[in-house]
Order: sequence, then C-alpha cells, then structure tokens
Amino acid sequence: MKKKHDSEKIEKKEYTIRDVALLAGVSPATVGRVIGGYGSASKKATQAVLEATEKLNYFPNAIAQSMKKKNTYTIGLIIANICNPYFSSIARAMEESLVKHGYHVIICNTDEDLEREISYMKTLYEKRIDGIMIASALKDSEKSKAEIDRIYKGPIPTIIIDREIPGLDLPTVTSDNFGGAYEATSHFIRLGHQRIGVIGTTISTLSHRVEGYKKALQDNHIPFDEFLIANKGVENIKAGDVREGYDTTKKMLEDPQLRPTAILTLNSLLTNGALLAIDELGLKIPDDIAVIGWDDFDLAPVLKPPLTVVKQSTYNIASIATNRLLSLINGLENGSSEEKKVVLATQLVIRESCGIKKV
Amino acid sequence: MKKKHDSEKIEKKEYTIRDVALLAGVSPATVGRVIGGYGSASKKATQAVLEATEKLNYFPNAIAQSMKKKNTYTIGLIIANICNPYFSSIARAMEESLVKHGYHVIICNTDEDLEREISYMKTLYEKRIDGIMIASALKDSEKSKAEIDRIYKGPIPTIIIDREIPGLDLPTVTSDNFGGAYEATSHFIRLGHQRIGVIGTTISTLSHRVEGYKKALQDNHIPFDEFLIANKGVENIKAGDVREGYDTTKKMLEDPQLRPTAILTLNSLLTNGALLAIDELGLKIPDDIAVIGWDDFDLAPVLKPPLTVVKQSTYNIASIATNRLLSLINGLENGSSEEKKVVLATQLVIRESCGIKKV
DNA sequence: CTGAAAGCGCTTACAG
DNA sequence: CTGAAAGCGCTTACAG
Repeated sequence: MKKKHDSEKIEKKEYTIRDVALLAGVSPATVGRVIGGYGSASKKATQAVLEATEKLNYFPNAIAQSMKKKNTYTIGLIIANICNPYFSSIARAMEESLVKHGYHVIICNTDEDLEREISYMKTLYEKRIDGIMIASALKDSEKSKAEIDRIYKGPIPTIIIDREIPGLDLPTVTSDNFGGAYEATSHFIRLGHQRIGVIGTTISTLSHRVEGYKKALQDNHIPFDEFLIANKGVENIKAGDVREGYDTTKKMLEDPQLRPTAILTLNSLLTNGALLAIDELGLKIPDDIAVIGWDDFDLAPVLKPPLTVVKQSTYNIASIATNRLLSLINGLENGSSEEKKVVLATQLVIRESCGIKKV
Repeated sequence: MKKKHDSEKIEKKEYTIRDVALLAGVSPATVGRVIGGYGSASKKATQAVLEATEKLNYFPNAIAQSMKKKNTYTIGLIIANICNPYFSSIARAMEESLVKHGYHVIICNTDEDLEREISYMKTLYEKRIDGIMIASALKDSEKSKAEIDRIYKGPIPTIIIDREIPGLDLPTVTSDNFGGAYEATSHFIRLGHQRIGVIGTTISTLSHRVEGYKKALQDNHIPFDEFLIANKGVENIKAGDVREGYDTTKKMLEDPQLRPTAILTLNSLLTNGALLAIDELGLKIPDDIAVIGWDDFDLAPVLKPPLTVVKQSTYNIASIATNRLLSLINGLENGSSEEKKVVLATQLVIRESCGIKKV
C-alpha cells in the first residue's frame, strides 16, 4: 500500500502552504496571510497566491490550524438517542444554526448510560472540541458533588440541556417539567379521572414530572398510589427501545381492577409503546383509557383519536442553548450570570385522546 | 481575558506531555511511549509516568496526535435531515458501531441542497476527517461526470448510501428502490386499483422508484398518467418539511374526478403530510383512498387503519456501510472491488391501509 | 529501555 | 508589505 517510488509523481501528496508559497514565489507566511485573511498582503502577492492555490487545488489543514489557534470549530452534542424525535429536532436546529457560525456538531448517543456519557466526555475533551451541549444521563444522587464537578466542570464551555444536573452551576436550558406534568394531570382530573397512571423510565427529568403529577393530585385531594408510577425501567430492555413503553403499559393496564382510567406517557418513544400496548389490549381511547403524551409529533393530530400532548419547544431549547454556548465560547457570557438556569414553559395541546367530562 | 501574570499559579494551563515528563523524571518521548502504548518502557518508568499523569489529571491532545498520525478518528455523515426517522435510525446504528472503534461522527444536514452538501464536503475535508458516508442531494445530470469526480472522489474514503450517484464508481449501499416500488404498485394493482398516485419530491432515489412504478403499470397494461406523479417539490417549501407531503397530496386528491384511488408516498415525512391531508379532506382509508408508505415506523401498526409500508432495512444499510468504510480506512477493501454496489431488498409490510380486493 | 531531535502544517510575534 | 524563525503538542526514526 505504501510503495515509495523515487519519482515524486506516483503518490499524489497533500499540498501544504509551503507548496503554494513555492509556486507563488512568496514565503509561507505570506500565503498564510492571504488565505487565512489575517495580516495584510500586496495585491500582487495576493493574486499570485490565489492562482497557486487554485492550480494546486490547495485546501488548508484545519488540524494544523487548530493546533495553533486552540480551537476546533467542533461542538459535541451528548443526548440519549438521536432516534427520539425530541432530540433529533433539537439536534437539527442546533446543527443548522451552528454550521452558519462555522461549527460542526458531533453526535453522541448515550442511551441513558452514564458510563458511556463519561467516556464521551473524556474523548471529546481529548479532541479539544470548543463546546458541549449535554442532556445528561446522570440520575439524582448517583454521584457526589465533587465527582459531578470533576466530570462536567472541565475547561470546555458546557451547556446543560433538557434536564438539570442538581448542584451543578452551569448554564442550563430545560422545559418546565414540573409545570407540564401538573397541567396534564390537572387536565385529567378536571375531566373526572381519579386513577391516573404515569408511564416513565429511569431518566432524571422524570422526578420533576412526577413531582408535578403528585402536586396536582394533592391539590385535588386524590390519594397517591405507587402502583400508578412506572419509573423503574424494564429488565433486559434499554431506555430508548419502544418495547419499554409497551411492556410497562401492558403491565399497568392488564388487570381491569387495578388499571388507571388515564395515563401520561413521558416521552414519544414511551408514547409509541403505550399506544401499541393499548391497541393490543383492545382498549379504546379515550373511553377505556385516556392518554396524554409528552412531546408533540407530526402524526399526533392524525391518530384516531388525535392525541393530546404536553409540547416542549425544541426549537426554543435549541436556539437558546446554541446562542448561550456561542456566547460562552466567545467569552461574552459571564460564567457567574444570575440567569443561569433558563426554564421554558410547556404547552398542553388538547386534542381528543382524553374524551370529555364524565358526569 | 488574557492577563499574564509572572507567577504561574493563576492560569491553570493545560498540561502537556512535557509537564508529565518533568514530574515523572523521564523524557517526553518516554511519556509518549507509555501513554500512547507504542514502543516500550521499563516498569519503573511506566509507573512514574502513570503516577504523574494521574496527579496532573493529564489528557492527551488528540489534535496534536492527528497532526502526526494523519488521522482524526472522525467520520462525516452527510444526510438530508436527521429528523427523518429513516436517517436518524441509520445515524444511530452507525454512531453506535463506529464509537466502538474509537470514531466520532459529525452530522451534516443538507435538506437536499447541493450547495450545502458541497460546502460540507469542503469543510469536512479541511478537517481531515477519516471517512465520509453520504446520501447525496445530487440530482440526475445536475453536474458533469468530471465535476462529480472532483467533488466526491477526493482523498477521503467515501461510501455512498441510500442513493446511487450515477457514473460514480465508489462503494455504494442502497435499497432496491425499483423493486420496492414495483412490488408496492403491483400490490395496489392486484387489489383492483388502476389510478395509482405517487407522492414524491425532488430527491434522486425517486427516479428509480418511479421507474419501478411505471414498470408495474406497464406489465399490467395500465396507461401511465403524468398527473399522478408528484415529483416537482412545492414552491416555498423545502424538502423535509411535513407541509410538502401535505400540499402535494391535497393537490392530487382535491378533485374527485381526477384523483387516484391509491397513493404511494415516498418517505415518512411525505407519508405524515399525506395522512394529514387525507384526514383533512375527510377521506377514509382504505375505502376512499388506499395508502402505502415508504419506510416503516413505530406507529404504523397503531394507525387506524394500520399502514402498509415498503420497509427499508436501516440497520443493514448502516452496518454494511460502516463495515465497508472501516475496511476502506484501514486499507482492507480493494478500491476496485467487483461488489462495489450493494443493493438491499426492501420488504412490503402488508397491514390494512390498502383494503381488500375490489370485485 | 531511553533521550535528543526533527517534523506534522499551520500562525504569529519580530524584524526589516 | 514581507520573510525567517519559533512554536502549538505530539510521534517517530535514530543513536546510544
């Protein structure tokens, strides 16, 4: 593969600034100034360099540039799973806006696995990327404060998205998980439901949502029943697999005596799984079971019946997080700003999957 | 921001191999050998280096490594839109398998815009990434053979996915677009349909699918009607927006005299849009209009009625493409292999959206 | 096994 | 405006 011939014509080597300089009859420094747009150069030199660049089809080596300039124009995005429409919309919006600023984005799927997340943090750091956006897999009190600081408060500008990391004072952009769940639960209650199930998983946003759910119950004097909260995950099924929502829902609904009259599913994958399970159990929405999904999606209005959802503004999350990250990178945002934690309101989009008030 | 103090304690500088060497009492070369795992070192030296590394919390600088070793352990994935479940599943599978080999993947969304694609190719090349996977936005005969070669046959190992680029002899992994459309169309015909519409867009895979559609028509002596092919795109709406399928479908179905009795939608976004339009027009599936979607998705079996689809194996596409790319990068795959173009069979998943045979 | 030195391809003061 | 030189943080022959 690596035959070396004496004649230099065989291996088409990669041209460098030096080759361009030679051809243009100027120094490498001048070539750099012309191409890199720093410093100044005479018209004549500029012209010669441009021609030589063209002739050799020269492309600057960004690695070498990074070496000197200490930036890579690369951002790492650490999420659970790019197949979750919630994350793919966020990724899409971020990439679109970042690319306009010259950045590329590296996608890292953790599947809610903290080990993988930490491994990503390490290799991304080694790559000396310029910034990190992370929806962390870290669960409450899984690590000590010191460990958390060591993992997430490195030298790379970082924005926490989707879920707060408790005790970490880094810029954070999340949805109002408590409020969204409170509103959804209240909606069920207003329609006469008393037994309301929550199809969740082990992710950390869950706790705030469950808090919101409990508060709504409490404000309406409805007793809390542990059976109605599914947040343990399912054995042998990773978070992020449709079967998780399917199995969890099936288990909660299979016994007609115990089953709730309404369920709230905590992300679109879980929603998909739940709908699958409900369909298979032969239950009718909303008569047998009312449903509210967390996260809106294109087909929600087309389902029979159209699905009521708690909608998070992925676009806003992405744009706020992106702008803050760019500010951080450019040293514009003050690390100790007051408004570090941005919480965005959710919206209850009422369609037909909760039926009408029972008398 | 860049205050320099005489004392070295203020700026917590980034440690280098040299700092480790100093602390360990060995040379930088030895540190490299220990940490990089190349060459050999005595037990004593190894121990000292490891301790120093630990103490300084030293992380190697991958940029500097890339500079010497000429690789970046980064792969570029150029696709239309990560929000399309078809692409996100591919991206997911690729990333999962690549990360095991030490690679990160950069996501590039083109929205089927060739200019953006070319710009990505350029900046990815400047970053000296190790490999490219690309579902190109290039349309038939949009560029000359020479231009195509110049754009895509650069020095970086490249695998073409999803859609062949005609005239380019690079490794390619695609679905059998012709066959899939032929099968879907034949299925409609078997059920008695004669007026079959195709909801497409401007992407290049379309042409093979339309060919398959036409062949099925022809084999069954059904005349071809230009009106039933929507492949122009919609003004002011980019490919990848749900509204594209919505508008296109609405236009094709609005006139009861002209409208087909069956439609085939060419990707999930278009399917979503079409279902939205059908719902809004008050048409019933399958009685008023039979539907087959291209690409399967979680909710397809839950729709009322469950949707029949042409399923592409995203997992196989991803794994074959990834393995071939790794082989290419490692110089194992022969550039002039016979089996350059891999075509994977599609599968018609029959559910209930086409109804039963009309008499 | 180990160190000194060269070099990867750029950028950036420093002189002129 | 321009060139020579140093240096970014590693790896890799080359000696010893």
